[in-house]
Amino acid sequence: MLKYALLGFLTYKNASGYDLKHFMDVSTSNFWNAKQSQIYTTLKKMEKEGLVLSHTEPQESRPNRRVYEITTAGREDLKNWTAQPMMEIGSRKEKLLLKLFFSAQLEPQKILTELRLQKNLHQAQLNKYQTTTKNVISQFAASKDLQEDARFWEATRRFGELYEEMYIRWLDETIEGICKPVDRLENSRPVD
Amino acid sequence: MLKYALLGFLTYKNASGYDLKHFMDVSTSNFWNAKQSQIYTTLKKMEKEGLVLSHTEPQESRPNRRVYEITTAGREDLKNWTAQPMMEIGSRKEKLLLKLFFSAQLEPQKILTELRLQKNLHQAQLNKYQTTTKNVISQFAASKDLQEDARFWEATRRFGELYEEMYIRWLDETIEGICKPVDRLENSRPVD
DNA sequence: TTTTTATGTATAATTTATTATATATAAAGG
DNA sequence: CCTTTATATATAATAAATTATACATAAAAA
Repeated sequence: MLKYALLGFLTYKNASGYDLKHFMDVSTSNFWNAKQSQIYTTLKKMEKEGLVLSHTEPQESRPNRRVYEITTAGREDLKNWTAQPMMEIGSRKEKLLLKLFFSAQLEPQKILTELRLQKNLHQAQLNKYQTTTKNVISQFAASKDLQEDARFWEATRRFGELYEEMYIRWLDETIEGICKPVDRLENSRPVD
Repeated sequence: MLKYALLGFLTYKNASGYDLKHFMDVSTSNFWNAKQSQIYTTLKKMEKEGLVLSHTEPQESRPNRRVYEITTAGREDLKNWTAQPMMEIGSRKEKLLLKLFFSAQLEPQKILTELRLQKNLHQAQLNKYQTTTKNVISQFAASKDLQEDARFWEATRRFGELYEEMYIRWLDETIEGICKPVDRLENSRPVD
């Protein structure tokens, strides 16, 4: 799957592994991310498969760059993938939900600490979508010949925004649902 | 991470790999799932690490069952994990968003087909959360000594419900955002 | 009657992803 | 002056996950 992300970026411009890592970090990382080592090994594999070509660009006082270029076969592979509709909904892994599912024996205070911490993190993430990410995309939409692309990027940004809003709402609901019984417990015996 | 899911289930009752696969399928699968082979290999590894113990239960006319039991070390490992707050938000992989991000060159009709198909799938999933899943949990809450646990299961179900509502809303928005420009294009030239 | 579903465990092969480490240097910040 | 950040690639080791396959039987459904 990472391969399609890399092919996607390479349709815009030739790039090195380092570049591609950076592109992911600032664009798709919220819904598709990869470590540097995985990017480098995947690019090697893709070159063997003929999806990309590479050449070395010497640099003075910097390590050489290995710049990748998408091939016709690569473009086709990418197009086949985007054109092929998915018949299932993607499976997710949400660590927090797994923890919560098995948290009945845990002290409510510890759960609350965790949920409140998560709320802060998700609020920060929401804020990022609404400011930084939004600005970056509208700058692309305004200037270059990427207005059309920017509409799709904006759709993925909007998903992030709605997702974080939903997440915060759920955290609020869940925190309250845990607080209420705790209050009852704490009020049922006299204060020391 | 799968290891914690397995430990979690084993705090309720001893179980075989087959049982555990079934438990996951009907409970955590929407936010944490695993294949049968991964469950079996992980259980073996966990036994080596002393987190679980197993014994063989002979059966007539059925293959023997290898039944696992959580150890004290296993309980501690699980508790350490649940008690340890996460300092980051979990990273997600959303195939659909990745496809959409690189779909500017694709025919709008193909994108619409994909999004509408996804809408159907997510509506079905939402429906499942609101009926089947909800019923299963409230039955547990009503009968057994699992009322407390059921509150947490309900919280994870509620996440699923909110998530699917959000997803459908986003799909509607996105479909409309793609349809409008398509309408303009189609109306800009006379009908054949 | 044949096929599917359910019961059960196990391993091999492969793919995907993470962590850690090695090598090199320049510019900027504290 | 020292540390961090940025620039750049690469591999080894490990972990996590998927796909495929093998063995074995009974009941229920088509």
